[in-house]
Amino acid sequence: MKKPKRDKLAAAGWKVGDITDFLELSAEEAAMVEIKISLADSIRRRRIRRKLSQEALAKLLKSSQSRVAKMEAADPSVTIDLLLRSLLAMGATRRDVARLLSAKAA
Amino acid sequence: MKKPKRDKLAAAGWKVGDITDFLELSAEEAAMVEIKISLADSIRRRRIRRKLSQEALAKLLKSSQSRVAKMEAADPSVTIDLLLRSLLAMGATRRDVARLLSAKAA
DNA sequence: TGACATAATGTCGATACTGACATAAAATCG
DNA sequence: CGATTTTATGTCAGTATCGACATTATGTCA
Repeated sequence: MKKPKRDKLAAAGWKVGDITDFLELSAEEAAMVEIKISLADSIRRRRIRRKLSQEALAKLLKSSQSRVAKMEAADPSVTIDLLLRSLLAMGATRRDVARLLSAKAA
Repeated sequence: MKKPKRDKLAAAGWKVGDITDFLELSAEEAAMVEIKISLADSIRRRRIRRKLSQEALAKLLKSSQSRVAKMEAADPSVTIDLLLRSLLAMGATRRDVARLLSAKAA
C-alpha cells in the first residue's frame, strides 16, 4: 500500500497498521503452511518408499506413531523444525530440502 | 557402522545402540545448525541491506530487539520456524529460501 | 574523550510443541 | 464377513520457545 493512500485511510479512521499487518501475516503464514505441507508430503513419500509403518518410523525417530501421523498431516501442532529434523534423520540432505522448496506443489 | 563390527562391540559390552544414535543425532543436529546459520545470516544481510536497526526490524516483525539479535546469532533458543517466518515477512520467497539451502556455506 | 545509538546477553512468565497414551476409523487380507 | 494391522484424532504433563525487559558491550561521531 502506497503512503498517500495509507494516510487517507488512516485519516478516515481505519486502523491501517492492523489491516496491513493482518494481510501480511496471512501471506506469510500461507507460505509457512505450504512449506510445511511440502515437507510433510516428503516424509510420507520417503516412509512409503522404505515400506515402513508410521509405528516403525516413529521408532526410528524416537517419537510416537501419533506424532508421525500428525507430521504427515502437517498438523498445526507440528513445527517445521520437527519436520526438517525428521527428514534429515531419514537421510535427506540440505539439497534435497532445497529441491522440495523450489518445487511449487507437492 | 557395519553389522559385524557392531556385534563385536555389543558383545564387548558397549551400548552400541546409544553410541550409534548419538552419532546419528549429531550429524542430523549439525545439519540443523548449518541450516539455522544460513537462515540467520540471510536475515542479517537483508536487514543491513535495508539499513534497518535490530530494533526497527523487531518492530516490523512484532518481536523485540533482543530476539532479533538472537535470531541473527542463530541462538539455540531460536527455532527454524521463527527464522523462516521472519525471512518470509521480510519478503523472501520459498525459492529464495531454497537457494539459501542449496548454497553450501554463508 | 563522552554522549548516544546499536547490538549482545541474561532472565522470566506465558504459551506452544513434544512424546506418550487411549481410542476411533480405515485399510488389508484371509 | 471378522481378525489384524495401520493410520487418524483427542488429550495431557513436561519442556522448549516466545516476546519483553534490564543490563552490559560495542560501535560511531563530534
